[in-house]
Amino acid sequence: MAKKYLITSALPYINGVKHLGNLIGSMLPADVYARFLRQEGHEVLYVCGTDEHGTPAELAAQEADAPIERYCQDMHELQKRIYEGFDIAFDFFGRSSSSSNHEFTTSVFKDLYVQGFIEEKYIKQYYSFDDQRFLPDRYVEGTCPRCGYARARGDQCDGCGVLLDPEELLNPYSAISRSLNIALQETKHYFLNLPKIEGELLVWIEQQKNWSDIVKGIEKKWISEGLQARCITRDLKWGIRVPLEWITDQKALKGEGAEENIGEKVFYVWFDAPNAYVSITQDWAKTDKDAEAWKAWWLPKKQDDVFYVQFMAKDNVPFHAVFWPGILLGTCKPYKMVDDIKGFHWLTYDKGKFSTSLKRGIFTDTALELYPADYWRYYLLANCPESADSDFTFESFAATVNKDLADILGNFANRTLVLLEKYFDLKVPAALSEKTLDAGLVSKCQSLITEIAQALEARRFRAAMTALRSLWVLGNGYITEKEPWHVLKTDKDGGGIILTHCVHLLRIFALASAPFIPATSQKIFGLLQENVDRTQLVPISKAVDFQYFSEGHRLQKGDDFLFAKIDPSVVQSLTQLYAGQE
RNA sequence: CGCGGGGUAGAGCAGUUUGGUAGCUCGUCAGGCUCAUAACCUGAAGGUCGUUGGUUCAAAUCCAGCCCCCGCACCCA
Repeated sequence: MAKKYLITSALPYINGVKHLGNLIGSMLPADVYARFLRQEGHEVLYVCGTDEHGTPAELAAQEADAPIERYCQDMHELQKRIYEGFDIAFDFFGRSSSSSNHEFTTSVFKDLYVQGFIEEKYIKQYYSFDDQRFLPDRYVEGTCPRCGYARARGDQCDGCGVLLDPEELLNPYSAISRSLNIALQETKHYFLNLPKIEGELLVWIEQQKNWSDIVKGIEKKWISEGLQARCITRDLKWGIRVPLEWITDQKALKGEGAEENIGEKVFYVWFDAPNAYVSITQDWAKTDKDAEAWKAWWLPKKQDDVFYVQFMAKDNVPFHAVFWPGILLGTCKPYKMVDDIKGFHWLTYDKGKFSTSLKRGIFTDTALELYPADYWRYYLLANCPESADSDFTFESFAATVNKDLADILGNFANRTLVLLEKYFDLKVPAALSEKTLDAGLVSKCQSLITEIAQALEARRFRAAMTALRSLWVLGNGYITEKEPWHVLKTDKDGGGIILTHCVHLLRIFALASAPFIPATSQKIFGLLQENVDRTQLVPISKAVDFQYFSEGHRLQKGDDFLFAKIDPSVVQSLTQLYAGQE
């Protein structure tokens, strides 16, 4: 039964090229899930985009000596191209800075305001005169009042570990310019009154049955510590403007008098970023004929009309499990709420952290320059940090690529085609009948295919990869056991039947592999001389068919192997090259 | 008592939701095959599932306590 599936992956932040952990922590599994569901015939919408607001973006633009708009535009294009390189099949890859997000986020705010979930508070923040900006806590540094450490940050001291407020620091200075010319200023901000929504939010959370342990654990932590009002505005220029005139009007209506002049304010990036899932869908709809098409996804007649899954790394879970649902509930509009949150752990790099500043680790642009996308896709999915952190090393990368892709899948394709070329001029030797069909092979095949489909349905990626690999192994097992090279010498028909099974296995492999390694899947279809468009793939659940090809169907043998092996010497040099400085 | 994650064969991991003969990859050893990218396939050795106690006919899995390891500066998910 076809169903609508809405899929989002956490929006990658704009300030630079992302690393492999970012990819496997959200976009790649989301892509596999989306591809699988499309293949099964479901209606799927997968949207993502760049998260472009906030101080780090502004600083990165400054660093790049570019106007912020320009910088974001360029970085957006760059990231978009990279994800295309990885064959991430978004329906739309948008931007949180789009005009539609300005409109949508503003409307969400207005709804929250009208429903009474917005409150005002005065808070003190350091203003840096030389930087001409307010400083987020972690950009204020100074001497720790407890241990005397001279470079303590505004939120925590690295010297003794104590948690701090910026105003506690002695001799505070701007971490951006090192300027001491900073001062605490009291400014008014708007807060989301989460305690007021808590009751309704808890009821909703209680209903969530799909969430994994890590997601539930993180959610419980936030709930049990008690929700507090969270600030949703900042004193910055780059971002979505808070509609102060509108607020003034609202107050006038209630006879509260005009809003005082509190200067320009924008929404805090955590408030506008998730809203972009909706606005990006609106932008997607505008590329289509029907600009209202987004409503079928975000304002369905019944919540059950759409199944919504979010993909993200664990640090993003609180925002998706608690805050954004709170925001949506607070609007009192029937927005589609998330059904499952798939949270990933970290991918570490050679036992440590990926680090931009130390040039440590593999970043997505470099990865594509080194090896084809499918190498990365396969490795990352097979080792994805699904239940614990997972470590990337070139050694294990090379081992996985060489073994699973080259020795098992690539090798099977090659041995099949070599024999077919030698004995049958690359034509399918015979159509299989009930009599000639190997029932044992069919049933083993079917059970693994079922396993893959069920694992994907349940969004269990490692399990899916294990089953996929077992399926490939089945091919080599079959051909080894049947020894067609031996049979062919005395019984050409019998050998032909064996090879026909192998050809069909290749087609099944191509179908089953399609969500994971789409380019390779296409390559195999090329060998089989099947022009299968991505959107017309036979569902994985229906992939087992050993009577698909008729006798005489001509195949093609590529010039290259499906996968080239990675040499151990390369492993060493790559490991050194990306180990980072210092 | 800060927060979170983890402790399962030599290494890296799955299995824990829904208790029921402990599984995968690499490595080691033996065998088969020689169509194939010095590839493939089969078999074996190797584990008191961190530890103590509890619940149960039955615990890697549920409960309680304890021990050990990792992350929590910038960057960054």
